[in-house]
Amino acid sequence: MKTSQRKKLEAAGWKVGSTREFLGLSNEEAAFVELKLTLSNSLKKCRTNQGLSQTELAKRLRSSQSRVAKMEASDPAVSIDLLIRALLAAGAKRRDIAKAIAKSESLAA
Amino acid sequence: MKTSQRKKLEAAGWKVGSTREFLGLSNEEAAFVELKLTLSNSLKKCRTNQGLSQTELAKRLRSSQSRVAKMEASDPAVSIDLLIRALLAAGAKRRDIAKAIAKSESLAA
DNA sequence: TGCCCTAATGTCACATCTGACATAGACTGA
DNA sequence: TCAGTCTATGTCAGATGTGACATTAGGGCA
Repeated sequence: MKTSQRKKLEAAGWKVGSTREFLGLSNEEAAFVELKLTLSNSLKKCRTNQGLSQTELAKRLRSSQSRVAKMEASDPAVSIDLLIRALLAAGAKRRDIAKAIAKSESLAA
Repeated sequence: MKTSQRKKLEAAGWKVGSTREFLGLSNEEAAFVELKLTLSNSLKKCRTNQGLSQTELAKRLRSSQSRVAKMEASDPAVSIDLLIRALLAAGAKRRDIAKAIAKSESLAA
């Protein structure tokens, strides 16, 4: 696992602690965070493969460069909604998204 | 296509019109709405397969019955974030979600 | 009939997300 | 060196999503 990813996950460490004391939700919370991480990684790959800058992608999305940067940084304050919109705007198809999600590149290792 | 689905899509018809006048974003918008529709259908299946009531799932999610109902109704005011959280809470695994998304049960027909 | 369980729909105060903007660092090429 | 491009990070007002609540409707059962 790349350290950049670890850093991201820690950054996205998030409110995980706040729900962990309850039921067995921690697993689902963790899965959710990992999913976001996967999507943001996919987004970065997808964007660069298309030769797009963050600014260009932002324009397509009618968003801003800073937000695209946050998406790729797995900023906790970015929704999956936005990530998926961005992926679609970056040329990813539904099937591509499914494939990305299927890859359970678990960060537990 | 079942009429219930059509109804949902129309209900989810959403702000599609508001962006359609711009670039070629309509396709991505449509894909996004269809994706939400797919996820809410999956959620309903997943929940009933588990023999859970909306209220029970809501408790797991720390949400409310009414919101679960809205999720399954593809209410525009429900985020993909919440849908995915709900799927995970309903016992779906990452792989299951990917599989659901991969099925491009296009509504265009 | 009444009671209970389930689900759908509307509303609202509050929380979260969003785009825009400013700024800064890294890296180019002139 | 400087100007230009790309990316990262912080902030904030306004937009959107959220849980909770009330209400309604339908079905099963005593």
